[in-house]
Amino acid sequence: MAATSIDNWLPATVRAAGVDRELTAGEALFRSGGRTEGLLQVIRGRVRLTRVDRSGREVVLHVAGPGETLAEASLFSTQYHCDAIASTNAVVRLYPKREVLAAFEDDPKAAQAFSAMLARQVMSLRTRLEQRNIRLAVDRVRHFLALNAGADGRSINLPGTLKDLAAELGLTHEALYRTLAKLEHSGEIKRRGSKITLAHCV
Amino acid sequence: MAATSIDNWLPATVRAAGVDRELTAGEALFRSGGRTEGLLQVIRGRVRLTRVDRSGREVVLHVAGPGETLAEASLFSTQYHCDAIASTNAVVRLYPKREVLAAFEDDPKAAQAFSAMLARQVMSLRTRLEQRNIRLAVDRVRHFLALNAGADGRSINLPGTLKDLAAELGLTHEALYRTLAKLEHSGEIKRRGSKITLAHCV
DNA sequence: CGGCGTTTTGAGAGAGCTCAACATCGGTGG
DNA sequence: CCACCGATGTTGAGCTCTCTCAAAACGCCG
Repeated sequence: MAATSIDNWLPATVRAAGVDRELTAGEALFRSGGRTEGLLQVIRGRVRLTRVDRSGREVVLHVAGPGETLAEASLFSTQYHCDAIASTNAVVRLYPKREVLAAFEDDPKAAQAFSAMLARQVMSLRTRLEQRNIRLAVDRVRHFLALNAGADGRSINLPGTLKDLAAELGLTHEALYRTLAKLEHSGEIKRRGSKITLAHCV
Repeated sequence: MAATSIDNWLPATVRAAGVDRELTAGEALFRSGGRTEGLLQVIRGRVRLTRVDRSGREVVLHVAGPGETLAEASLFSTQYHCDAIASTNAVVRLYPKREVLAAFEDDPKAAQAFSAMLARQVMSLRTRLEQRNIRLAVDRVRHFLALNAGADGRSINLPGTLKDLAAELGLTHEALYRTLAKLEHSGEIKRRGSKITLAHCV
C-alpha cells in the first residue's frame, strides 16, 4: 500500500502548502459543479464520493478512508463531477492545485512519480477487482494470502483487524472467521495473533 | 470508458512508434524479472497478468482485453514484477518506453494527459469496486444503470453483449437475465435491443 | 468492575450458482 | 434455400454457499 500513497513522493514545497480542514459527519467537502481546488487527502474519518441520480437517490462511487487521496482526476479538470460528503467526522488535507501542478511543471521527476503512483494504484485496484471475481470465500482468502505473503513467501502480517480484512475481501467478518478456522483446521495455515503462516504442501 | 483509454491522448509521434506483436494462446509476452520495454496495449484477444506462488500455483492479477493497456507501472520501472501470458491468441501493441517517456519530457501536456487518464482509471476502478460491495443483484444492476445513464439520465446503451455485462458486474449471465427480466416486469425498466430505458417514478 | 469492540460459534433463510434444456439469431456451406 | 452450427439469450429446478440474526467469550481501557 505504501507505494500507492502520496506520502512518499510529494515534494516538500507542495507538502508545506497543505491545509487541513475539519468536517462534521454529513457535511459536504465539495459539490458537483463546484470549482476544483486541488489534491485532497483524508487524514481522519471517512468521506464518500456520490452522485445523485434522476430520482434523487444517492449513488456511492467510493468511500475514502485515512491516508487515501480523493478525486485525483479533479486536478486536471476545473469542476467537480460528483459530491464529497463526510460520512463521519473527518479531517481532510488540501494541497492547492497551483502548487501541485507547478511542481509537476518544474520537476518532470515529480510528475513522473505521480504517474507512477497512479499506475501502481491502477494495478492494485485491478488486482482487488480480480479478487472479487473469485466466488468461493476459501479461494478468495487463498488469493489474498498468496499475494500478500512476505519475502519468504510463507508468512503474512495482517495490518489491521480481521473485520477490516473481511471488508477488503468483500466478505462478512463471520464468513472470514469461519474460513480462516477451516483453513487452520485443515492444516493449510497457522495463526499467531495477527500473523498467518502458510503451511505449503512441500 | 473512452476517457480511460490511451487512444485519445497518445501523441502522434509515439503512436507512430507502435509495434504490433502476435501471440499464440499460452505464449508469454513477458516474464517476471525481464527488462521492461514500454507501454503495452491489447489489440485483440486476452492477456493475463499472473504471479506464481511458492507452491507453483498461478495467481491471476488481472486479465486485460481489447483496448486495455497492460502493466502501465512498468513504464516507470526497469523490470517486470509479474508474468504476462496470452490467454487466447492475441495481438498486442508496444509503444517503446524511450518514445513515451521522451514525449512526457518534451511536452508536459502529454505527461499531464497521461496522469489524467490514469486518475480517471483509478476513479472508474474504485467505482467498480464499490459496485462489488453491493450484495443484491438487483441493486448492483440499479447502481450500474444509474451510473451509466446517458445525458438524459434515463437511457443506457449497452456496449457489448449481456454476457460481457454480467462479467463486469460479477454476476453469472443467468442471474443478470433474471434480474433484468424482473426489473422489466415490475416496470422499472424497458428494453429495446441493446438499449435500456429507466422508467423513473416521476 | 463495566462497557465497547473484536473474535468466535450456531442455526436458519435466502440469494445466486450450477446444471440443464431450449429459443433465437447470424453466419456458413452444401 | 435450407440445414447446420456456434454464440447469445432465456427459463427452470435444485443445491450450496454466504448472509443475517443471535449469543457468547475475549481482550482492552477508562
